[in-house]
Amino acid sequence: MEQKKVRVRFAPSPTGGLHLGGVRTVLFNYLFAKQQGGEFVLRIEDTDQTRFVEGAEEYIQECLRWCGLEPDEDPVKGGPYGPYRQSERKPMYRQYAEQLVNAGYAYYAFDSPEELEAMREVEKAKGNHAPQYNQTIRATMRNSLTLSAAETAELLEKGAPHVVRINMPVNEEVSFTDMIRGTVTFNTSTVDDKVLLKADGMPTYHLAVVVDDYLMKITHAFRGEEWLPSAPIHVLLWKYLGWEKDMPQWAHLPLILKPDGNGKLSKRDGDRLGFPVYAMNWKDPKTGDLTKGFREMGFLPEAFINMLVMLGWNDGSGEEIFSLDELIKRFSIDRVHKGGAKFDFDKAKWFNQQYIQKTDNARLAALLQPVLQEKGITATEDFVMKVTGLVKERCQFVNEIWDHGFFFFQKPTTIDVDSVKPKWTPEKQQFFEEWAAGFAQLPDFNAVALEESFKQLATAKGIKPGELQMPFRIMLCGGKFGPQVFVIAEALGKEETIARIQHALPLFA
RNA sequence: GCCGCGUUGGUCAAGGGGUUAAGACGCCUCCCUUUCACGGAGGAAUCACGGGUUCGAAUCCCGUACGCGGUACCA
Repeated sequence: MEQKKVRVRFAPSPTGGLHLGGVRTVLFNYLFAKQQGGEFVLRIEDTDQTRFVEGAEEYIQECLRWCGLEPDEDPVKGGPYGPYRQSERKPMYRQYAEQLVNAGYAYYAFDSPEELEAMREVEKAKGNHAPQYNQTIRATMRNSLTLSAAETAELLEKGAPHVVRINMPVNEEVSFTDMIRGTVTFNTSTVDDKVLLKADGMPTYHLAVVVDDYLMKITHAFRGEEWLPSAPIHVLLWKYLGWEKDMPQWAHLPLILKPDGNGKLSKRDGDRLGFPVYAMNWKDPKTGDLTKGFREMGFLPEAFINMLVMLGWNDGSGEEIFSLDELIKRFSIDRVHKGGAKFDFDKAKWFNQQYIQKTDNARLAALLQPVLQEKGITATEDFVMKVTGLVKERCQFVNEIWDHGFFFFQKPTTIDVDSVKPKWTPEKQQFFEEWAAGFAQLPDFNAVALEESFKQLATAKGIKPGELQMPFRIMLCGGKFGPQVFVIAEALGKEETIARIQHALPLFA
């Protein structure tokens, strides 16, 4: 009987940058759907017009594209169950709200924001920490339960502002099976009469998820753990609407926590601790503030994805590096953790480094090209690839390729003279002059030949080769870093190597 | 406050009645390399606490503590 095609959705609100946790939710959705041969849909939950942010939806789509987690159906490409923006689905919700009212599962409430506020003040004064519009309170408010049918009809007729609230039953047990947590039970007396349809005619999240998941034939609903407390409302709604047998299976994902202290990881933590929290750079159109993203920080999308999937899931094999295809094969909800995981930026960097190591030079070179262009450097594709090949093993971010390899493209701007000078001797100076003069005799200007002639001459002069290598490195690179010196010299070529030696020699004297 | 969900090294975590309690990140020591990095070798948890159940518990049960989440006409 369970032959329905698997359909999952990611349903973000277009309110700003896409958080790490959001991407992980997408990822789990995606992996599950692809593994089951199902479909992944993107639905934009823009029912709160006051929080709508220009450009956020396009930004989310771009993030998914970068991560390689593209939806099968979305607001742009459409699909059989569109539209995929809740604001465009507005007319669809009212009828369901009314259906609920007619069946007695919901009611109209005419309380103004001021009246609600007053009620809360009174309750708080009585020692009620978080006043709820519940079974007892609703009896004291203005709604279709306390008003006569005639009064209600008249108010509605006049177009009085009103909302539709769910009529939570008294003392009933609502339970459902969460794919990650097992059976979860709530008592309806502890849940309040949540608003289903707002005064502006827009549904709240509670009504919208249920209606849309039903209409879009969603079979499995993954979302963050912060939604667990409102799950009973959704379960009840599925039942009240008469759709119980079509209710998706729920999975409430553990939260991603801040590295220090406790609590959900927030954008602020990233700013404070110096790491990104958003997938890509996000520029707030109102304030103009720019928040750094993983992409711009130099992460490879595969590494980002791999790092995220390991936060709350692992396949038990001890392996940690997985391609998206492997993840699709290996992912299983049974192995998703219940507890939240603290985000560890060091580990994230390690994943990125692992991926940089296995990424081919051509792709890395392509990523370096914009940097070179910006600096006005032109180099052949081959040369750039050669350089990335030489320096990539010491890069944690793709942006570091330049930092570790700049001296291949330009003369070092500073030379670490102080590291050489104290031990510098006229004999060493003479060594370099003679050695460089001998380059012409070299059959081929390559690393092996260079190293050999270097050692021969050093030995002949009674100087330990090791004492000459560091000065040579500093001549070429400007400091104590970089790949093997003779390899650098080979890459630089004869002319440039001689030029750098001649430039540095006088500085050391 | 109330409701819900959690709790294995600093972090991610495997293990689900009998193990020397995997592995990875980070940290420390050493090797390689007269740079850095990569790569090797090694070091450091007794499983939140307290009770049970059992010959035997990190593993099962019950409490407690702690943490987190929710408690909006936000999602």
